[in-house]
Amino acid sequence: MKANEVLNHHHLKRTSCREGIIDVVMSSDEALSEAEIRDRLQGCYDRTTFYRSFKTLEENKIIHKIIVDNNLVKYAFDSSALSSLGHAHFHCVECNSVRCLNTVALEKASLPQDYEYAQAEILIRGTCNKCKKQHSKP
Amino acid sequence: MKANEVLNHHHLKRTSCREGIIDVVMSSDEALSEAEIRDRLQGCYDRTTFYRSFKTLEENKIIHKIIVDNNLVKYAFDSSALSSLGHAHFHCVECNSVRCLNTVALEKASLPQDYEYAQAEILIRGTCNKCKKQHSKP
DNA sequence: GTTCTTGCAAAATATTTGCAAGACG
DNA sequence: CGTCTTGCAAATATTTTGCAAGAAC
Repeated sequence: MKANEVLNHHHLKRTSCREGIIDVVMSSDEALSEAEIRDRLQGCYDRTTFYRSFKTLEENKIIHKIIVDNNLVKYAFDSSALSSLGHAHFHCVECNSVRCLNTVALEKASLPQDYEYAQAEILIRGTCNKCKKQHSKP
Repeated sequence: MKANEVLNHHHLKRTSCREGIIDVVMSSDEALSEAEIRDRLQGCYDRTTFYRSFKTLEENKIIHKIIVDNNLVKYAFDSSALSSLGHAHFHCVECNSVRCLNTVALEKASLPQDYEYAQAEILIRGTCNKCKKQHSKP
C-alpha cells in the first residue's frame, strides 16, 4: 500500500509532508526519530509541521510513537495486526536502535481486582545482533 | 527500612531532600510525579535539586522512573524484587494514576536471532478500580 | 470557495550545566 | 577540612499555540 492510499483510506488530506513521513517509516526496518525522518526528507519541513503530522498520523493509527527515554522518541509504521493487543519493541542499549517485535506474548492476566485491561506496551532492552557481533571481533 | 538507612546502605550522603523524596515515594501506593513529590515536601527544594536527586536515587536503584508519556513522568520506590526482570506498571488512562504491578509475567522468549535479552518494561493501560466505579454511578 | 495544513515567531515546559555558597561526614 | 550537594541563573531541548498565507479537495 502506498502512502497516498493510506491517507485516502483514513480520509486525510494528501500532503507531501505526510506522504514523506509514511514513505520513510514504511520503508525502514527500524523505528526512527524525528531527526532521522527529517534528515531522510532532506530537512524539507518545519519541526512544527512534523509534530503536527506525527500527531495526526498517530491518532489515525498510521504510525506509533515509542518513548524509549525522555530524550529518545521514535516512530514506526503501525502494522495494525499488533495494535489490538499493544506493541512490543526492542531497544538496543548499545546502539539505541529500536525495532518492533511481533513475537512477544504477554500473559494477559493478573491485574488487581476491578482493573480493566485495555492495551499493553512492552519495551525489551538488551543488545541487538549487530552490536553482539561487534563484541566477538578482535 | 527508613530513608536514612537506605541512604547509608548505598553510601550516599544523608540530605533532607533525598530523605524527603524517599519517604514520600516509600509511603505512596502509587507512582508520583516530580510536582506531586514537591508538593508533599511543601515545595522546599529547587527543581534542579530534584532532578539531581532523582538521578542519583535512580542510579542507585532506590527509586525508578516511569515514563508514561513525554509529559507524564513518575517515580516509584524500587522494591528490588521486581528490578531483576524489569518492571510492570499500570497506567489508568482516565485519572492518569500509575501503579507498580508485581503479578505480570512476560513470556521471556522469541527475540529475533542473536538478540540478547537484558530487561523488560511493561506498561499496561486501562482503567483503574476507582475510575471504573465512577462509571457505575447514576 | 471552504476547510485543513504549513511555516514562522513566540510561548510553555522540561531538563541540564556552571558556579559559588553551604552541608555532610 | 575536603568532598559532595544545593540554589540560582542561564543555557538547551522539546513541544505547543496563534496567526496569516497557501494547498487540498
